[in-house]
Amino acid sequence: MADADAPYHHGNLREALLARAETVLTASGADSLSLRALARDLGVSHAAPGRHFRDRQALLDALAVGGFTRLNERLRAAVGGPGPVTARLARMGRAYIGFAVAHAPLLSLMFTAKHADHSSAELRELGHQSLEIAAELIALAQQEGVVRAGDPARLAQVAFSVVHGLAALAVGSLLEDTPLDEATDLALDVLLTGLAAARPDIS
Amino acid sequence: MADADAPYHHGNLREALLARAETVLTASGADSLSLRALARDLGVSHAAPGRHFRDRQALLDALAVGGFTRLNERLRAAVGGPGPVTARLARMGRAYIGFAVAHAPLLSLMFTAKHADHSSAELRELGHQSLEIAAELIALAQQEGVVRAGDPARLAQVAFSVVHGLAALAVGSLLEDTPLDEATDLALDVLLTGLAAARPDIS
DNA sequence: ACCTGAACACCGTTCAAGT
DNA sequence: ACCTGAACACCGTTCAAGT
Repeated sequence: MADADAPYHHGNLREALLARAETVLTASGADSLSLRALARDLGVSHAAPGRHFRDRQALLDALAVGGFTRLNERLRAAVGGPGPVTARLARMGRAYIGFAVAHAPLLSLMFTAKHADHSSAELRELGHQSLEIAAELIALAQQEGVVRAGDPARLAQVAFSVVHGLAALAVGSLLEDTPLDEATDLALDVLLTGLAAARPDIS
Repeated sequence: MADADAPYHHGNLREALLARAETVLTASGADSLSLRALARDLGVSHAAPGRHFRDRQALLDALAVGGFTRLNERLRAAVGGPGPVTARLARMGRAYIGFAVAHAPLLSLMFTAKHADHSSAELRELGHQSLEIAAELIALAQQEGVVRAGDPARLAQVAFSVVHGLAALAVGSLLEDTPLDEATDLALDVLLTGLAAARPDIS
């Protein structure tokens, strides 16, 4: 992994640390992510990471920011395609679940807002963007009459809850022998049906 | 915190460790849970915890088992009350969300199944019980005609996804200024509407 | 500007030894 | 049976010093 001639003293140590960190994160989870091991892997002194990240949490936050950025790109690509709004909503849900199960440790980093102080403002902003992407599509669906009236932002929270929760069940091995695809189809069916119209009777 | 006369050498060290660990977990999260600090707090040698928990993860797993046990008690109490099935379903959802946001670090311990080997079989079984509680109530609701046909276990997965996901959004500060109560009401409305009947048109 | 080496104060885990 | 003390191999973080 280490290479004595690698140009880490030339300014790209930060990116190299992030890349290696993401590999370790995906393979072994956040708990086994050590700055000293990262430095060792990159052939650099154990104090070098401290020049680019204030502390371990700052490195984790940077990974989470990258995760949200990529997630939002994928969500935008999913909603941007052709087809009726309901199909685009379903596609967005599937994109979210696909990303979440493929990058489970990254997602848990993205959603556990540690020490609300410094960089977590950026994280909350990026998370808010995810919800906004859904809210915009829901607003469009309302115009077309396929989604009930109501604040699109709040309806987006519900839609997000379904897909985020289902991904969590899948990652936690709580889906038993149900194939994720089938669970996803059912969840999206229930969600879109529930979004279509307000219930006639109140519980 | 330490007491030289405390009877920890009398057999209750395991329980004392778990109790203290849960306090620290709730206050500061799993990351700042150290066996050595626990031992210090209880006035015992740093190697003593090793007599009761094979390693740190075993202590975390034991906390998660306790969490699921209490969660399932609360879910059973919520579904057991009076009223129409839809009201009981809504009560169960609210009970889940209440527990989840009140014990966020514990919940993340419960759902992140580390090393699937030893004690996580018990964890998966307890998680499965949570879903079964919901599935039974959904089966009853089907008999009463207020929930669509389909495998109750799979419909329970969807119901769980909604409440688990909403709790995650709340804990992650992604609900912005939406009061959790209102988000919960809307989520349960969408869920129960979507569960009520299959959609006429397919997306 | 960027990195190193030593230092400090922590960790988890193991294991002989005590009672 | 249960706990201790020392030991080992790790950590994150800081800081003077090097280039």
